[in-house]
Amino acid sequence: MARLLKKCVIASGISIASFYCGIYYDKKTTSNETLFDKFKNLPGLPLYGTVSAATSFSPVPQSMNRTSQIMKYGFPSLDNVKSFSDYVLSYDRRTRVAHWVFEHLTKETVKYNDAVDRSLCNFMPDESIHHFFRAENSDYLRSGYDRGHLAAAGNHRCCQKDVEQTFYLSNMAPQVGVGFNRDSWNRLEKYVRKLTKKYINVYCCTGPLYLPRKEADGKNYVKYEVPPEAIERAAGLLFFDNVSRSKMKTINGKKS
DNA sequence: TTTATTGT
Repeated sequence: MARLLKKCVIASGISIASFYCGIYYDKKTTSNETLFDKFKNLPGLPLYGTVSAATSFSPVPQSMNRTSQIMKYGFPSLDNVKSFSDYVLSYDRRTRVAHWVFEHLTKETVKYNDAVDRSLCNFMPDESIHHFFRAENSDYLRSGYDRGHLAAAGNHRCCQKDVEQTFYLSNMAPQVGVGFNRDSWNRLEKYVRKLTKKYINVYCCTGPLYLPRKEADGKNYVKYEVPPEAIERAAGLLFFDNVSRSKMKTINGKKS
């Protein structure tokens, strides 16, 4: 992680940190009321604003259960939350880059499917976002930066629709290509997928950090081995806020 | 068993 961040900071001024925030598995069955249930009836929270509302004629959008699974342990923040078929995103209009994306990975969901063809996917603007704030392909063209996935395409290869939905530009951040997005970051993504061999449930939250950060002594710092709280403070987000820290450490789905 | 750009 250290090198990834540093490279990105130096090269682009934007550091992208996969704040892989934890693996949590609750052995009990799902409680009747999830956090999602509490939010779903609140006005003005566009949980289904992107795709499902337009594609489903069911009174209950099909992605509802999936969204509640992904967000089972809480939202890091609630700014412009958008739900896709297999990941959830909070969008930052000022930067045209997400605040965070949230994924729930299991051995089954990351399973490689030969029938899925990534080369058929196109990077596409997210039309659900007002044109003032929408990232366009022209923003990236000849910029020198890759359109780097936050929710990785390789995490959503179970069906074509899911992988296609990772190609919205709302799921991209400008990333240095050679050495970072195509190398170290790619290795990190593979590592996260590999965690599903060891843990039943892997919750992955990814987003950009804009570093370095000025600390109390007035100097700018980029630090790497840091506790989760440092990421929360730098990102302005809270991870698994409704889960006690001790429970998160001791209860997980580690496979024997 | 992946991640991408550019130019056509």
